[in-house]
Amino acid sequence: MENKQEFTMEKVFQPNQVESRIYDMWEHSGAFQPVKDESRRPFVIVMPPPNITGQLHIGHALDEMPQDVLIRYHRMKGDPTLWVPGTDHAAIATEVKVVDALRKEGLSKAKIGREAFLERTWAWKKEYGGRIVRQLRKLGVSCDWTRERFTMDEGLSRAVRETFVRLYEKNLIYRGSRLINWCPCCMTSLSDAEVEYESQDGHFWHILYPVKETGELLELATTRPETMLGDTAVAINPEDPRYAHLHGCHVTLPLVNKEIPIVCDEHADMEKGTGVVKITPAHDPNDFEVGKRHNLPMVRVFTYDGHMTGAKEAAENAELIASGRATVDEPQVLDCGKYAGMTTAEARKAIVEDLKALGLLKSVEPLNHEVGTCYRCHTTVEPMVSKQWFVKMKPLAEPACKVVYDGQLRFIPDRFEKTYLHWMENTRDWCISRQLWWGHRIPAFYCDDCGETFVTREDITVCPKCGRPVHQDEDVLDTWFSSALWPFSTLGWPDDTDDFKYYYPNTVLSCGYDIIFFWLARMVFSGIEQTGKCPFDVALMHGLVRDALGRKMSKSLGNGIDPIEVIDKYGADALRFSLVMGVAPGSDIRMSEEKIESFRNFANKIWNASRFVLMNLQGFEPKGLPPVEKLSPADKWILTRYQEAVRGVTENLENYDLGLAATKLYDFVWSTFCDWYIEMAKQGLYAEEGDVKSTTQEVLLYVLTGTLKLLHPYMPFITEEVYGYLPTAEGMLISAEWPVCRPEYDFTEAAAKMDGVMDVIRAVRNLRAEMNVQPGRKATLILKPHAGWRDVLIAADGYFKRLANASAVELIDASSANPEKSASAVAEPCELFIPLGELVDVDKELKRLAKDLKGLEGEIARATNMLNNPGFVGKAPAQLVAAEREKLATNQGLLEKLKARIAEMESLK
RNA sequence: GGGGUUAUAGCUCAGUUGGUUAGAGCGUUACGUUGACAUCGUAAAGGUCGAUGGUUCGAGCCCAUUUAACCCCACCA
Repeated sequence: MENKQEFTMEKVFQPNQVESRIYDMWEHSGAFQPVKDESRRPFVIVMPPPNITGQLHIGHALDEMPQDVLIRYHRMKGDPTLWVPGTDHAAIATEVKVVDALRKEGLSKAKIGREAFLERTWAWKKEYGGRIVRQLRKLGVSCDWTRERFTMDEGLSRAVRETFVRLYEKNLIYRGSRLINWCPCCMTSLSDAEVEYESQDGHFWHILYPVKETGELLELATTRPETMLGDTAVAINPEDPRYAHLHGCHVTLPLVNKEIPIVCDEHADMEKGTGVVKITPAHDPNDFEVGKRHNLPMVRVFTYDGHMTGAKEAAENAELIASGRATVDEPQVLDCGKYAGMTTAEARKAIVEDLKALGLLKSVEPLNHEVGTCYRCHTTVEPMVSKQWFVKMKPLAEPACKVVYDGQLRFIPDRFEKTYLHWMENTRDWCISRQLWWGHRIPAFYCDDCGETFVTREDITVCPKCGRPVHQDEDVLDTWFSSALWPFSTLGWPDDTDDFKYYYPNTVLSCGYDIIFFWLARMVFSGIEQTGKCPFDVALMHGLVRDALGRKMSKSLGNGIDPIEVIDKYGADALRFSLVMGVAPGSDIRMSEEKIESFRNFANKIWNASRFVLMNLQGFEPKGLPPVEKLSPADKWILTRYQEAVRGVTENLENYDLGLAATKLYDFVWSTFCDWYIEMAKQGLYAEEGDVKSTTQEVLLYVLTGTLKLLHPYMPFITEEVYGYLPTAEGMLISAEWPVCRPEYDFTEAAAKMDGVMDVIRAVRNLRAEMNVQPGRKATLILKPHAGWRDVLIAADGYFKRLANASAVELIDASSANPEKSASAVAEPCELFIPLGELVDVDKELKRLAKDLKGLEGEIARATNMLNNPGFVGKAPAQLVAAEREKLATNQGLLEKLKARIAEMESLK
């Protein structure tokens, strides 16, 4: 029975054999659910909801890591801790997938209709939406799955509707024909944030428009000649002397042979090109503004699927306008005649050819320019005038800026404040309607008869005004409209639920800097507007995962690292640690399998150190840390270093320096605990007196237990597994208390003495290696202690034997002669000698001593310079000066000793 | 056009408010199966901290200029 540990802990940690078991244990125990305590402020995070279309990729893993570390830390600290998980319906992304599936069956949206389409999409969601949620569990995320939400859940949909209605009632949502970004492939409008600009090689076409009044040819340039059919003016700058004579004149639009005015507008830049610009209000954002200023007609020439408009579209448009149902801002639609039905690319080619034939194409120059593309499919977006719903941003942006100015919302790292503010201060109205079916349908109803618009909390079927039937707006909302409400919609808002009251506002929001505009910014203004409170205190940003060469991971490059594969191979803990250790907040990280492998090795190191401790705890009954007087120098040293680690790691976690804390832990476990303390502890463990042994056992157990706790937020699986083997384990580690320090076990001075002993050990090892002493060969070690160190060295006898491979340790007086035929070195506590008989190579030894001498002299020179500098002595902190003085004195003493030793060796030559 | 980030060992990166002769992992070299771990151990080599100037008693860290790479934003027709 006592042998449980020895027989069950395997020699190598096998993560895949324990991870799912441990995860199930946690989840079923309810450990992920918060324990409410009204007297304490809870620690709350909502998880950025992954898309239901998603497969877990390494970016998700990075996304979850800081959150899980913080959540686990706060949970252990005793805070009521809530992490809300969920998924996003991802309007466009999901709809595209389902449309693709339909196409493979020879079906289409239009063929099956809205209702059947939605049914299919829900079925699709049911089948695939859970996939990513299951995959997330493999990472070890400790979120409260009982509170899992989906953006299209009934409650969240109600939150969306409530928000829409409130904003509409406050006149912060409006509908209108405005210039928007249109994706001809996804067949929907996009918000500004959804357009990604790509640098493309194009052309600058110089075209001539004949002036009606003077007969001259007016030269202008454009990158998009196909839009010229929709030109309704040509603009010149009012100040431009070159064209002063053309004020009030007209040009004949080539190909269309339509007369359009020359207008004066500051948009026309005299410095650029010829200073003449064609104006296409329906297909260019600038021109749209110019058109409004000059009351120009808008002429649309593109269809919504990227072709030139023809007779059919023009007729429909004419009918709409004639019916009186069109609003005043409805653009006209042109029948493009011979160009009708061409794609815009074909039309460009044809139009250029025709202009050339007419002699109206003056020249073509190559041009590299930024072209807007759809962030989902990367099709070139077409600016179009279209009737859409918009959120008025200015009134919402102001308070969202203020919370940052006031420090209510803090960004980590703080440079993202600038990014955020710049966007928030300049953002234009948000186009929120999407020509899709999958999503929250816009709760606007139009009367078929009187044309009135109603925006309502409950669906209506008849017009409240005239009693005639109404029809609902066909469009759905931007998917980000619902995720903007995530911090409170997940907690039950708009109802004033207990969860909402207690857990809102959240504490931290953690996400990648790439979705600051899409999501974070919109949560902030939505939260403030709907709840009156900034939705979280801290925005913790992380970067992107890149491959070993710094490239983005992508399917096409095939350079992705599949987290599931990596977890199976190396364990979730290794993956987790590789995503945080040494990573500065907000910076991109390069990921490689080798890196993960090195952390698998770290996990194994933890495993084996634990195994060693447990093997030596057979039949041992722990009673807690022994009284101070029983502790060995090594015990005091490790307890001191351990408590430093506790303080350091805790402070780092409080400051969100997760990468720093992880580095500290790595060093503490490997270098401090394993490399030094365990080796030193062997002496105590193999001691005859039971008291010495049990003291060592207590210290090992105490430090191991605390270390497992410190590591747990980063490496939850292995630490939980090991914890289960501890004789002192109570319950699960996930619910254990965060370690606290006990000042009576801080031994600064004793630890410093131990550092001295370690220096001597290092010096001996170095000596032996340099002198090529066989590692297996033990040698006598002769020490000549410096003042104050004698007792320390005597007490360290066993450490020298064990760690410096000494067969015997002799201490000699300062006045004694140095041992003959020996290799030697000086350290702070003593001079040390290893008699090697005839093996000593005097030349080699001298070379080595010379190297030591050089180092020591360099250090002395540095300190001397500093201390001779009146500025330093006068202005630096007294403590620092004193420390420097002491160090200098010590080193000068060492220098003397070393010089004497060198002289001695010289004489042997 | 505006803003930002990065530049530290062969490679990938730490370095928390300016204070010892700047660290780690991987890689390299030489040894090594000493009662947890070869997914390991010991030791070593390797850096004028991008450049220049400044502030300071003191700068990898602060300031200015500069070079290079990357990123974001922006209606340059």
